[in-house]
Amino acid sequence: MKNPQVASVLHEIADLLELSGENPFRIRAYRRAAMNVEAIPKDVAAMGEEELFSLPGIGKDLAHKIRQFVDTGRIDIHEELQKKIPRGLLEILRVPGIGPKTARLLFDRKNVKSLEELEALVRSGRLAGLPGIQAKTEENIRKGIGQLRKGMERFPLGKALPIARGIVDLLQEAVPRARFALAGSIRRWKDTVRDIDVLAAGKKPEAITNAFVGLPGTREVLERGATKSSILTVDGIQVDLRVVAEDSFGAALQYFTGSKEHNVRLREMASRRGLKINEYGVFREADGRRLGGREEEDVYKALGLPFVPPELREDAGEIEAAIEGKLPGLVSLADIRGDLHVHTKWSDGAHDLDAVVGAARARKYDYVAITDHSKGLGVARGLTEERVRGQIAEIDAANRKAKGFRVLKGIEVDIRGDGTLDLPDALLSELDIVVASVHSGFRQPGEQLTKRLVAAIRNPYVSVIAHPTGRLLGEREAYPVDMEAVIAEAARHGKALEINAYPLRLDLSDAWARAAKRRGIPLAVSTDAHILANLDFMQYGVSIARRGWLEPGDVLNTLPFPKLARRLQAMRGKRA
DNA sequence: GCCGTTTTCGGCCCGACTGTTTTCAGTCG
Repeated sequence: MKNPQVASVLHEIADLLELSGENPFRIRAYRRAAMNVEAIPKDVAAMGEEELFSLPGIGKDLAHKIRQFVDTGRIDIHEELQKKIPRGLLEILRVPGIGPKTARLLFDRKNVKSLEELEALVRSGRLAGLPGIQAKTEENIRKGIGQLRKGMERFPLGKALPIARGIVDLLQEAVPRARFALAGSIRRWKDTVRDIDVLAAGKKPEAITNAFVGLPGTREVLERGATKSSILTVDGIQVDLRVVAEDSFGAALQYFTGSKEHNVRLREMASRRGLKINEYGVFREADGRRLGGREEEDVYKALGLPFVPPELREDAGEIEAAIEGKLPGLVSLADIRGDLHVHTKWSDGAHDLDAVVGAARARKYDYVAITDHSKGLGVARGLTEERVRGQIAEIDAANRKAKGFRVLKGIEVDIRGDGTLDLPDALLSELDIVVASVHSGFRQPGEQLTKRLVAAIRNPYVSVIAHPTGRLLGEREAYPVDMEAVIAEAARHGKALEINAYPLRLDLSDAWARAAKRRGIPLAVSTDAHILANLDFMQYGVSIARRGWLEPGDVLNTLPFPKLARRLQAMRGKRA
């Protein structure tokens, strides 16, 4: 898959053009092309110029350039620009508060060619005095460098969302009559977020702003205006607040939920129809008359579109689908009938079977699959054959007394370094569900990892591949496994892939989940819970499913128990 | 550089805040 490399060189060309003071629309064309290349699941290296040309935002010229990059590893204009502009300026562009104009100014006037040189200049206090740069700006640049050095952190949704909800609760308490909502990437349930966006509307905007900048846990107030303020929390997360009038709440919510790309598309559509959309409402261009904006639906309605769920707003085909009336009926938390990946005390879980069953029933589930680790995972007290049989007996007993609820006998069997499974087929055949996963040998070459997963899928008793790519957000990249091959193999054998709902995993990702759906593969949305509270991670798994365009029919654990049992049975014995 | 339900040329989304200005440029989302 060459897409990330292609996208990154296109982005770099855009940066370099910006530093050259080029036509902003030409720059935007490169950025849009880069984002489109990133978003499509198909490998651009396998596409001819014709097919590339058919992609949105990619014309004849860019199709040719992409082709050149795939074939030769270089693009002419990229080389030329690099000759003119030192690479270090790209780094300087990453400093918050420094844009292309400032970067260029620093280069032209002070010959700054790297972040180090900029830092030295700031330390010596010789920046102030340049046109448009005084003490304040110099200080902001100093801070910006610090921020960049610290790493422009993205936070896992699982960390940001609880903080965000806490902030909204505090604000609501402080100004009870105002209306608050989360917006931005958190509302779209993106797996990681850079900041927290809060929208507010009320009769006393000043009271809202005051409450906001006075929130406990504020490290610094970054910005404070009549309608827009920003703080940095002690957790290091930036929180942006926008305050609007009550009758603009819907338009503002739409606007600040984004994504930026989604909104740009909508506003382009609007202008073609003689309308203008901004955070205050929908307006008729001709006479400035306001057509709506109190509710979010007003915005879509004005364009003749159905409401688009926030999770889909990425300009990844949702606008076309909305126009054609083909938006998916997304799966929701209420559709989930059970959890198919849960641990108990038998291995490294914290609770015994009864407690897990009680917690699953409390969440109105119809079933839960007990999937403890197998013996290969010694650190997790993985189950030997003998102990699996002991657990089977315990589950049989539990099912005899449970009314209207089923406990599935399962295992999370380890896929060993050579692709064999950690327990014999004869034993696996006695279980209701077999979840297979990789817990070792992450450093193996991609080919070997792919082979292991493919071998596991081919085992007749394996039902689901758990956390298929092994990523840990902010800690570990996905292993270099060929997911397209894994998806193809799962499709061939009718096996399911997991969307692991554990907030640091969220694995499969939304993009891979969508690719799997396209191949007709069932997805299991599972929490991998080790303590009871983890069962509530299901909301994160469902959000990935929704961002992957999944409908209830695509998700294995929306099935009622009898159908699920039949489905799991049908997966067996499909040897190639 | 892309694109067309007013266009194959002439547009291309829109507004807030900061810091430096005296009316605005730069940056950001």
